[in-house]
Parts: sequence; structure tokens; C-alpha cells
Amino acid sequence: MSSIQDVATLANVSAATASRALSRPDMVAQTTRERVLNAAQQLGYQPNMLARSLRQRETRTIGVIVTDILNPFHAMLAKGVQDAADRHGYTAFLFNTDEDAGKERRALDTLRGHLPQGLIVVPTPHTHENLKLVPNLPIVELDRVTGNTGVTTVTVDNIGGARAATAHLIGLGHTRIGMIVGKLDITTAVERHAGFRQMLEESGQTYFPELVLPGQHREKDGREAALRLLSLPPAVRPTALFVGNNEMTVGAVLAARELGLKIPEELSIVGFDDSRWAQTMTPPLTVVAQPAYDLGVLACDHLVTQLGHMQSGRARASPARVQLPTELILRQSTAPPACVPTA
Amino acid sequence: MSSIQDVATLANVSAATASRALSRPDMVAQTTRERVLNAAQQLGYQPNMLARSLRQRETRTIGVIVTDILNPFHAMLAKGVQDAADRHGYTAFLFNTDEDAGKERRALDTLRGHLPQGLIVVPTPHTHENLKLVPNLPIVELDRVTGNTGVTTVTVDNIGGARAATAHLIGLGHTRIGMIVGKLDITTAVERHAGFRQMLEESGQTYFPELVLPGQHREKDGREAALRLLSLPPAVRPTALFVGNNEMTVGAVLAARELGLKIPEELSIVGFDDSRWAQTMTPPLTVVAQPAYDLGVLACDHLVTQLGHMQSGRARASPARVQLPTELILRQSTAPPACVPTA
DNA sequence: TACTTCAATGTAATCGTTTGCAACCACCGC
DNA sequence: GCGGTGGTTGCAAACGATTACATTGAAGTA
Repeated sequence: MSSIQDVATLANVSAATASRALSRPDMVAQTTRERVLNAAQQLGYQPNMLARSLRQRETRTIGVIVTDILNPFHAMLAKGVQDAADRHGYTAFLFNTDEDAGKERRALDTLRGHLPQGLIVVPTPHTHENLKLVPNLPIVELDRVTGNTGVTTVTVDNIGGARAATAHLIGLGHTRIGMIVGKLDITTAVERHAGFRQMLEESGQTYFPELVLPGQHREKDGREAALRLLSLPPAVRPTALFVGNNEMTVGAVLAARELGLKIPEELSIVGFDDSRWAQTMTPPLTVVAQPAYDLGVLACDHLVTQLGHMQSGRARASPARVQLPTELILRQSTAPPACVPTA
Repeated sequence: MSSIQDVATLANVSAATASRALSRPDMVAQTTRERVLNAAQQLGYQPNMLARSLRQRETRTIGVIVTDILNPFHAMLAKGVQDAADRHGYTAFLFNTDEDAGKERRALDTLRGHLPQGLIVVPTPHTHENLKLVPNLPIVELDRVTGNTGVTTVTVDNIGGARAATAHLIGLGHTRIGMIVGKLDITTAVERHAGFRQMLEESGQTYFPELVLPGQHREKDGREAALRLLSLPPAVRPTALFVGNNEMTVGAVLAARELGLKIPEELSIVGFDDSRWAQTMTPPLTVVAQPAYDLGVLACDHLVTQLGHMQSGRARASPARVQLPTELILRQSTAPPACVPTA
């Protein structure tokens, strides 16, 4: 690896001039600049980011923390962030926490040593506490929020999405609608539940608390919750399920299959978050789709503009609350309940 | 952010002593060590990796380049690598190239500036050329190989996997077996094709070149190839398909559905690489499963031991050729061909 | 007592880059 | 001819850590 000194020597100038030729072209004479550029080219010179960042006290690096890189939704978020960061000339370092407080802490510690200029995080209930490890770091919360005021958040309209899903089921004539909701210490779960309940009540339907079960977001949890709900006596069994995230939806579908319930004839299902699987399972699943890639891109865009503001000494940009719409995609997993004739 | 100088001042020692107290405990007196440790604790001191790495000329960082982070197989590889790196005290920086030469080049350039000590890469046909950007960097090739001698490779037994899948189909009585193979400039595709052909010929079956179509690894390609194969006249149409990767398998299944072909009664399908989708589609898919997580872990382990060897001045470890077995998982997408009675 | 030894600490150089400051030179206008 | 101006350049000091080497002082030995 050749250093700028090597380039300078080859071009017969001082290191300072070589540096300027590369990063402040207008400060050096045309001919010297060309000599330096040639030398750099010839040596395949690539600046040492460590040294540069150390001196400039700016790494052009941001951290990204997601909770489950194996979840396609999160993978898509990460991709959006990374693509956007790349466009802005930043490098995004990606960490995965499996929703684990310890891993999150370790990720933050590692990150801190590398002096990122900002952080995009899908928060967990521990994040609020853990973020003390990186004081004064500009943060953007993605997908979920911690309730921290003062940070920018980029989320989807979970309430709207849940309302749309619920309205759809009500419209089909369902009156006993169950919901499998996520952990209630996670904002998306809370909001989706709120939207569900709102829409039921606004439509004059009864909200049955016993038809709402929480899960830990995993396939297994979705399956267990669904098994419990669907094993209720026929008179009280829900005829439709609204499931709060993609993993649990898989579990719910599997549970229905185990019990021999035909979808959608005997059970309607709406999932939250679209996926390859939802599109190609039989029957294709009706879902509330989220613009995951755009969420990632927006989070990064906002973080970068915020960094720009800070750097140029302007007042800290007021924290944004970005919310993207969801889209209810009707497929074949929903139908009128068995006992009600098609309207 | 407090520096080691701050810690030193607070502890009433020189920066040198503070540094030693933290990283060479046995070189400093018990009592001073405690003073330093306290000071560090109190200030929440975290060493600046940039400065440290610059001085030590060692970043304890490795690069990871995969070609499609949205593909669960690659996400799993990445996770394996990152978990292992973490265990070894290394930080893994993940990049995604979408199989694109330009993106790969940019990723390598970015990476180079951060001076990684090694690189784990899922190579594309351009990788051989692009790797010139990072001369003298220890490399581990993951999943695929470039044919570079001198680098460690961690792959699965593609030939064995393909042979097992093919043998299974032959055993069921299929005589016209088609294959949708990947791009033939990618080693996994070549090997899976080779295994397929080998097994056919060893079993005394005919290898029909016209039943083997290439694709670009995407769902769309799988669908198109399958549509062509399955639209052949009944007399020559394949009764079974072996598909070379997970994405294309989805396409093949969709194609069969479009044509109204029942799986497995009218068409048997075996995919390469297991997935959530393969497990839960109807019917569940027979697949050649790959130990993706372990591949990632092993790649990282080998890279790290190699780094250890280099550092301790020992001879460069001879490049390993690690190959993990695949496992044929029988589910319900394969059955004897319609015209042949169950043996 | 004087000399050696060794543990504990400090001094200063170093990694590769950027950048404030000063030096230099050529040219211009008076 | 001289001072001023401004465009180019180099010198040297940072950035924050590690580490070779020098220094100190106390203990051990003859």
C-alpha cells in the first residue's frame, strides 16, 4: 500500500501539495496537479481512511443496527440504507442483534470505536438504555420508535395499515376477528393492535379481548397463538385472523393447516408485511405491504442531511417524523365467513 | 469522547502508562493500574480504533462481500461470518454487490481504505479481475470459487448434492429428467450440472441436452426455463425437474402451477438450497439443503487462523479446500412419474 | 559502600493524512 | 525600482493511540 508520501515523492512535491492536489484541486497549479494525479494513478494510491478520519475527525461512516438480518423485511431495510449511504458517499456498517440486549450493546461498543457519524437503528426495548453508550450521536429510528423525543423516526403507518386490514375483514362480513399481535413493548405491535381495535369499534363491531393473543414475533409464537385461537369452540372461534408480522403469519398458516382449516373458506387470514412467501403460498396471502426499501433509503437520507446541517454549523435540524403509507394487497386468503352468504 | 490522555491525566500518569495499564496489565504496578482503570471507567473511555489501528497497522477488521443479501442463503452466510468474527474479536464489514461488477469494485475500493486484514467473498466472474484492487489481502472464497490457486475456499459438495438429487429422481422411475442450471460461469452451477450429468450416465440413463436450460439465477429465469421445458410435447416433456438454486426453483414451481401441472403427480421437482418457502409451500419441496450458517462460520474461522499465522510470522498457512456435505431432504414434491406404476 | 539488576514510568517517535502558517516568487502598478 | 498582491508551495503541527528507548529509584549482592 503506497502512501501519499510515495505519491508526493514520485511527483516531486511535498506530501502537503500531493494531498491538496487530490482533495482541493483548485489550490494547486494545473501542471503539478497533473503530475500528482499521474503519480497517484501509477501507484494505485488509495487514501488511508484511518489516517484521514483521525485527522479530520470525520469518518463518513454510519452505523446500521437491525434486529434480524434473516428477516427479509430487515434485509430490505438494510439494503435501502446501504444503497442510499453509498450514494451520499458514506459507508454503512451493518450489525445484527437478534433482538438481544447484549448483542446490541456489543454492536454499539464496536461501532463507537469506529467513530460513526450517525446511527440508524431498529430499536428494541433495551435500545433506550444502550444508546447511552454512544452519547451525542445523531440517531434515526427505523421501523419502530423508542419514544425518545429529539430523534428522527422513519416508520410506516401501522395504524392505517391495521385499520385497512381490519376494515377489509369487516367488509367481508366477519364478526369474530382474532388478532395475533407482537410483543407489546414494541411500538409497531402496539400500533397495529390499536388500529385493529379502533376500526372494530368505529364499525360498531365488538372487540373481543380473548381473541387477541400476543407472541414473540417468531413463527413458533404465531403457530401457538393460532392453535389456541382456532381450537376454541366453533361458536366462538374467530373466522378471520389478522397477524401482526410476517414470521408469525407463517406460523398461523401452518396452524390452520394442521387443524385442517381451509383458507379462505373456513378461515380468512391477513398478514402484515408482504414477502415472496406470502405471494407464492397457496392460497396467496392478503397482506398489508410495507415499503421496506424506501424506509431504509429515507432513514439514511434524513440522517445524512442532518449530518450536513451539523457540519455546516447550522442549528440542529428539527427531528423529523417520517411516516410512509402501507398498502393492503388483496389476494386469496380472505373471503366471507362460511355462515354468511356472499353479499 | 475522552481520549487516553484524559484518562492519564485523571489517573496522574503519562499516556504511555495509561495505555499499558489497559492493554499490558502486567507491565504496570498494581496500584497505578487500578487508578487508571478507575479513571477509564469513570470517563467511559473507549479507545479510538482509528488511532489504534493506524499505529498498530492492524485493524482487526475483515470484509465480507456477498452477491445478494436479500437471498436468505446469503443472509445466512453473512450471519455466520459475522457471528464467528465477533467471537474472534474481529469486526466484519458487510457489502452487497447484486452480482454487479461495478458495485463489487466500489465495495472493494471502500473496503481497501479501511484496511481490512482479510476478505471473505462470494465471487462473481469479475472477482478475479477486481481483486487486483486489494493486492496481498488474505482471501477466503465462499460458496463459489474463482479458480485462483492459493486462496482458501469454503464450499459445499455441489456435485454430491446434485448426484443425490438426481439419484433420487432416477430411483423413483423418472427417465426424462430436466435441469434448470444457473449461469455456467459460476462454479456452483457448473458443479451441480456436472453431478446431474454424472449420475444420469452412471445409472445408464440418457442425458438429454435439450432438457437442460440455463438461467440467470433469478425467479424470472427459473419460470421462463420451466415454461419452455414443460411446454414440450407430452412424449418428450420432462417428468421431473432438478433446479439449480432457490430463486429459480420458485419460478419453476410457479410455472408448473401456471400450466396446471400437479406436483408431484404430473411433475416432480427437486430444488437446491432449502428455505422457509420450500418447507411451507404446497406441497413441501424436496431439496438439497446446504449448511449456510456453518459455511459462513468456517470461512471466518479459516481466515482468522490464517491471519494468526501471518502475524506470528509463521509460513503462510497452505490454502485449505473446505467442503461441507449437503443433505437431500425428502418432502412431497417428488413421486414416481405418472406413467410408471409405483415400484 | 559501590555496582548491578530490574521493575515502573516517562519521553518521544511513529502510523498517514490534513491544514494553519509562513515562505517564495512572479507580476503588477506606481 | 519598490512595495504590494496573490497564487503555489513547503514546513510542521496536529489527530489518538502504541511502543522503542531512556530514566528513575529501590532492592540485591559482593
